[in-house]
Amino acid sequence: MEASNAAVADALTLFGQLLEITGKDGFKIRAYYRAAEEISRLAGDVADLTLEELVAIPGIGKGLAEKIQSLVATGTHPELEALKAEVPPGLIELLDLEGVGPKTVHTLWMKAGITSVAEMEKAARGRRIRAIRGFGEKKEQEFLQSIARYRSQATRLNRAEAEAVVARVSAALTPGTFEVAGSFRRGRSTVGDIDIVSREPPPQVNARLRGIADEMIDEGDRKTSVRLGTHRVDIRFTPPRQFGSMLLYLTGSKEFNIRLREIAIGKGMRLNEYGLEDRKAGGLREFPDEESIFTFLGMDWIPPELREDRGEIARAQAHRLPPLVTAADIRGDLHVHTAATDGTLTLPDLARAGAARGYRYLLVSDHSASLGITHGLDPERIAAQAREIVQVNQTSPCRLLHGIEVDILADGTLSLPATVLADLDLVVASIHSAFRQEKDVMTRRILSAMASDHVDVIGHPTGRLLGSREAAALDLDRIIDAAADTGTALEINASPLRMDLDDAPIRQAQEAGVKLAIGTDAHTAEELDHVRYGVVLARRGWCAPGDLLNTWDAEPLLEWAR
DNA sequence: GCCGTTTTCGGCCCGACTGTTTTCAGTCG
Repeated sequence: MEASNAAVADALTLFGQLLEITGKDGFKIRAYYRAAEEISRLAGDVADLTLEELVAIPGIGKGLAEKIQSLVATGTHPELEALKAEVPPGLIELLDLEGVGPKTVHTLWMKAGITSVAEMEKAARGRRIRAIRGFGEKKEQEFLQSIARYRSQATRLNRAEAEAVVARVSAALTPGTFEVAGSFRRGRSTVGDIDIVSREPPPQVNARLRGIADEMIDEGDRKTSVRLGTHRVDIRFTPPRQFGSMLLYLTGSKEFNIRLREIAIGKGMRLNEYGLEDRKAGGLREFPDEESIFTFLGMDWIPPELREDRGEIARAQAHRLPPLVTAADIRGDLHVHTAATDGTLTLPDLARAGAARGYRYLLVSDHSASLGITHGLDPERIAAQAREIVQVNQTSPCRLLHGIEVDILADGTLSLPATVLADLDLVVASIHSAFRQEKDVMTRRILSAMASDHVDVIGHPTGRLLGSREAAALDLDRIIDAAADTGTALEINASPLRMDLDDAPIRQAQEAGVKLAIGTDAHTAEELDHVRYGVVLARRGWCAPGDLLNTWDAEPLLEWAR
């Protein structure tokens, strides 16, 4: 069994962590982490890549390529085994504690024999850490708090949860004076910390933050960190004349910032959050907005969703960034449930909700009757629904298209006969059971659904639920190739719990000419607004308006589906 | 360990904040 991308990326990360604890050169360590990042964002299988193809990946040279091939073939590498033998396994876990880094771990290990979280807690409670040179009583307390937080398992936020935290912290800020930055602004599907740039004077904001925060982590004139519930919010303060460079810096990503700063160095400049500094002559050039920095560096403004160092910088320098879809381009939602199955809306309610959002159409796509699906539609009820849709459409400015979310059964067949599917406007086919099938079985299951003449879209292709269910084992390379061959679209499921497909495979599909379909999977009127998450995800996948079926008018859409 | 319209060797992004310190190390983003 060849190792998965995730397993290889984890091994490379472990490599880096072990090197850190043993005190190796930081640049070497950075190379391992960068390689781990590159492997984890591959849409295809790392096991399929040749040595030459691996070396072609930026940041991966001959040395790492050979290690990666060893990891693929055997799951490990002699050097990795040697490091594991040298470093007690519990030390890796210590790195997960907030405020604990490789130097601290190394010192605690060498000076106090601490090799696990439990031993560290015992030492802190026994006041033995303060005895070590460089540590004191405060550190000891901080460690105990970090251990408590680590045990409470604070998780990453999905976008809906992150919006709620933003709303909470906004109470301490003044509208129009701040911008949310960080991975939230980049549109990541999950967010660790919330980052905010504020133009307000720090003393006022800090005072208000003290009123709403559960904990003040750091408090300063340039930067303040607070905790709301279990979640950390970092606020950077800036005068308006430097707002652009601060927003750019705090939006990241880290890799993107490093690349941009290297470009600045090439021009004899130093880029930081305050502006651009001439490395010889000195003197700071300030930027009130992001656009002017990009222009000064000789490139186009890069939308935040693209700032991941995945080739967007070269495209911006060549003035050839792709046009990205926007919310205004969306003409309808292609995955909606009604009260006929597990939703709450009647068809007239749904038509009104669509019209209120300015939509030209909505795809009614209730579940099909199948084992484990409550109230799924059988052919008879589908026919009744068709008659009611005709009625509703006579007066509705938002047209209801009649579709179905047909179940892909464990053996790859569909839970409704072809004759029934043939009468529908658009058919979404999804997996709702047997998620743990072996990779090849799962892949062929979806391929056989795509081979059906009537299936137009594959719904939530990987079946992942953020924070609760892993993506099914799937060969997305084969799925995307087959989608291109059969003219089947892949869904961008916009539920904040799903966000499925993910950005990397969306981009790969887009490049292969595969069409994509945003579906909110809404079960209520409010959930129709989740479409915004889908648009952001599509942008992270480099989608132009035309790549999304949702930007088409109903007629060409129905023509495409025929 | 990677990489090269200055370089195949010698660089590799940059700064804020805290704690433990008499000038800095470590962590974080």
